[in-house]
Amino acid sequence: MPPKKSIKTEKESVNDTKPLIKTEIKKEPEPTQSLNSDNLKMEKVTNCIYWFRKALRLHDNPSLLNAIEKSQYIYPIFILDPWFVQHSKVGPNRWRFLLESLNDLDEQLKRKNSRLILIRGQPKKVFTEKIKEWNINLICFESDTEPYAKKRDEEITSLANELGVRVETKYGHTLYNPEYVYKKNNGKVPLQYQSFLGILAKIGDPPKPLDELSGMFNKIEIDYDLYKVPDLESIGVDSSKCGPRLYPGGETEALRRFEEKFKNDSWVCAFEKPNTSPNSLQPSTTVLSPYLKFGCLSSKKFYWRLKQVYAKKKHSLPPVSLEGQLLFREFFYYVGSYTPNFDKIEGNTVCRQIKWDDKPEYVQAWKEARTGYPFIDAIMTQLRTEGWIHHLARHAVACFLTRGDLYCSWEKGQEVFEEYLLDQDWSLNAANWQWLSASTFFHQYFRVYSPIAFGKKTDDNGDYIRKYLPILKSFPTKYIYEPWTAPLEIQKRHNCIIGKDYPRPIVDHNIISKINISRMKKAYEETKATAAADDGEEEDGKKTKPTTSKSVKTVAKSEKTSPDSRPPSKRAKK
DNA sequence: GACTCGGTTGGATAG
DNA sequence: TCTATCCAACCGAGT
Repeated sequence: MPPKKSIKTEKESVNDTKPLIKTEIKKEPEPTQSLNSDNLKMEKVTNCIYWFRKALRLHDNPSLLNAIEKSQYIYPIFILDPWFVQHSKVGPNRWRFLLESLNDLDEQLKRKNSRLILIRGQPKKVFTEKIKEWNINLICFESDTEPYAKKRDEEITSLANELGVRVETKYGHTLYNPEYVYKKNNGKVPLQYQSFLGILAKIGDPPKPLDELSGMFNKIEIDYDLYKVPDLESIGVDSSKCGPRLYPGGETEALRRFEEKFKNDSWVCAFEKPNTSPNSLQPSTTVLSPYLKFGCLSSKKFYWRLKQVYAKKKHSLPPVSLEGQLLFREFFYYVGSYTPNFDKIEGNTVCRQIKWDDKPEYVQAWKEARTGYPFIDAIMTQLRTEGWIHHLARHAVACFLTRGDLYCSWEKGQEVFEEYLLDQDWSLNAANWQWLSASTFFHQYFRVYSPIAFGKKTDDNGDYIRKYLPILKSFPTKYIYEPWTAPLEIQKRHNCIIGKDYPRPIVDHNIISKINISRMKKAYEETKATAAADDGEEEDGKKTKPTTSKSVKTVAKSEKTSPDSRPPSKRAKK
């Protein structure tokens, strides 16, 4: 049965529960955005589609609030695009997280006299049909900065315009709207975190989160059985491939986890990322990242709660503090929003153009936890099975895949993280891979993580390795990080022959890391030379190569910079 | 343009 | 166990 159009009778309107949510909007320093140029105050329209994509929450959702304020009846939809289901690199764990988040959203909406309408289909087709079927006057959604989303949203907006339907968007995913920061900073995009913090300091605090929604939605007449959230199998995902359900999706769980973390004020205030362990058996950080990624948790809510707690006692500071982590997210979203091809090497104007090796067998071994380095393989196993690993564990495996050991492209690592991570976030994933591969942001390529020593610092006994690589469970501690060094007798005694039951090391770290440092040095010199040549061309009035970055050009100019002449005591060291 | 400063989160070693 | 120092020497951004 097709869903009926929402027609409100006089009786119904009298019997309606409390009028919709009247929430005072906090003063926002950011301009109101609208894809439609008409920003004039208007009468409430009748029927509005609210399109959930990220921001899978009811709390602090500016665009949803806008929809509520502008319309009488709201159709809250989520579109499952079949193309996306078939072609995207989303692993089973993240699919499960998404579906759980949608089910939770449906539950939240039920409590407000509404339901989530899940539609499977190509967005353009869905909107073409539903605009007519539901007699829609307004479409609202949270604006997005990712390239694929921008393109999709432009298409829907022009379709709506053609059909005479207004589209209104608001931004709410990060603390600051990147567009606003860009304007405030005269279109400049810094490549250093501290510079970015300087910009934010001039702008001031981000907007406060909106008050909780109160009241009820006006009921719409629709057959919800036609629009249920599907299960994994019905979208072609094999649920047996999901790992343990450690981080259930959804706003409810996000808020529960959030409150739980904030019960311990002292922990929140003392938090220093480098002092948390990458290989503890229980996560040493908040694991709120998947909830921020899907917008189950508002970053503004997080930020302002931190401020509240910080006001009471002494606390850590950026970059190491929890606030610092949120601001890194801002930084990477900002650079990602204004850098062409930010998730690629080619055409990426800030990324150093390094010619990485093309060794699919190395990438595969790394992905499948077969490098022969237990610390690396344990991390990759945790990633694949549980969908979350500590930030420093990400550093260790990313360095290993790229400049440290295997010298493979960060793009390959990015793909694997895209598939496995629950918190996979376009800007953050691309930025962190560029950071760790010393392609953008970070340039001290000679600082290499050891796949042996780094893990020992926080887990000398190797309990983390024993948990994720059961084949090494009973291996002596002395050899747990370097099992190939164990005498054959010991390997036999512990039922793990290296080269048979567990791989030999894929490379010799001590040798290859030194070779790779010199390869990086050469790669840096080559990019300098390219940039210098480009500068010459520019001076001759010729066209600059598209892959040459501004930052690289700066390098060329400062090529003659003398080596660090500071006394040893002043040289970089924490 | 020359120069300085500091950079989320490296490892090994000596004291 | 903690801290300072050396290793080799990078870059962006500010003055």
